[in-house]
Amino acid sequence: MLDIKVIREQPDEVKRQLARFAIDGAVVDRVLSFDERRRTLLREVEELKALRNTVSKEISKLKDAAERETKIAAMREVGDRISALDKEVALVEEGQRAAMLDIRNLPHPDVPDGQDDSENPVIYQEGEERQLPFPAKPHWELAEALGIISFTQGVKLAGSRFYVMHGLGARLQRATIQWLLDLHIRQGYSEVYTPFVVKEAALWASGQLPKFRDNLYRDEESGLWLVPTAEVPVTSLYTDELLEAANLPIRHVAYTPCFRKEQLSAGRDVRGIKRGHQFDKVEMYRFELPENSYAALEQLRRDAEECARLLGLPFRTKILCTGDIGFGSAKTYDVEVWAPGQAEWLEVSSCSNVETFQARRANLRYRPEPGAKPEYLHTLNGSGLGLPRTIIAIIENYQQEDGSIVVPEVLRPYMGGIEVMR
RNA sequence: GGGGAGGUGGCGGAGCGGUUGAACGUGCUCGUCUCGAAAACGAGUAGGGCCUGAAAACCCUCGAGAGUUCGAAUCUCUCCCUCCCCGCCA
Repeated sequence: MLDIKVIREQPDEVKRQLARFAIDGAVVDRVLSFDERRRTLLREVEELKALRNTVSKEISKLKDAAERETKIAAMREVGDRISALDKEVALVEEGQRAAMLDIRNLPHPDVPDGQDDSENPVIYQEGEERQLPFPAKPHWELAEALGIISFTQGVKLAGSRFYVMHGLGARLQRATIQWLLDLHIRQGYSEVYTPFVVKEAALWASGQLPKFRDNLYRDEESGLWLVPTAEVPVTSLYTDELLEAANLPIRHVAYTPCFRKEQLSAGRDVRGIKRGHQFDKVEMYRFELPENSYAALEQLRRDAEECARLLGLPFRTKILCTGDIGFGSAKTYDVEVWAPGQAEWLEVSSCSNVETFQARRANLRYRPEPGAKPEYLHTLNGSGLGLPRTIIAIIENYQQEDGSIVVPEVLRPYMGGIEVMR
């Protein structure tokens, strides 16, 4: 959510920024007209309330019964007027909030213009689009041949876009999760284990709602939603708290499964494990002082890149253009790893600084110094990493001509010393 | 699932229809005292809104929402949450 003061004071600048996303500036005008109406009503109703408060005090001291009655009668009318106005204020506030929730975050100056993901500039690369010395196979062929992933069983149990991992496949994933968590803990993140279902408020707070309603699973009976990413529960960890600057930054790493309906990408990436309804992810999340948040974004990105580097996977990092950057983000880097089997770059991490966007929605504040007024803090999130695509890249990069798969060195201690999956 | 208790400021804890945004204690900040500290003493110490150059004033907030009333932390209703006892399941 944007700062209403910014919208109020620099509406043209906000419109100019939104225009980069081909968003009509009329939304800004709508917010402003709600805001003006709201303030007009507020002035009126508050004046009446002040009147009622003072007269009510007088009434309590009045001895004269007749005079008392007159004042009570007068206040009865004032009271009616107040409750009518209060209702109107509530309506206007609701309208304003809804309009505000619909406005995406403004981009950082670094964000380039672009139509879609094809226009995201690569800003860093390590390794290349390597060719294997033999015909590379896609991961689904390798995994099925090795018996470590069953797609048919996934369909049997839960339908398309589900799969079952067996034996060394399941173990490889578990080892990778464990290794990633340990790595991020060494990088200074503290581990959290959260519920995998959350109340609706958490989804508004992180910005999933209202935009991605159709992509989320929900239990009607309890009103709880399955998390689409650990970012959702972690964002709301400190909701409504007032954090002390001395305790910041707070950096968390969380492993969770993620659940997404993927209705918008029906028919896309249907083969293999690239895009499932359920997948695992290790997520980094940072609560930072505003003045540090862009340095933190660079650090976050490096922390994500380190995962790929240590796994021995070729990777590159892009900065997302206006056509691809997420709704809540001011600036995002994507880290992609090379998958020779499918000959494509796979997004394994997306690192974003959402500045105060989530903090406003979640009411995440801190006190800059003792006695100072509370401020919204900046939050950042980045995958480290998404499991399926990491597994794909491992399988396809480490495949051998005979169909066996070498276990990346860093994972071997987590795999009971196994060096080759065959 | 049955029965009981309760949700008030950073924390503890009063208040149970009017001058209480909230006694008292405690924590914290500043000051006095001190060589320094402790103790003692004094002052200050919620968040939001609105307005504003800034402030004051004003409005709202005592789990959430609705209601009664001239007036509600205090009364009524609904919901949420916490704790204790019994039962049940693991």
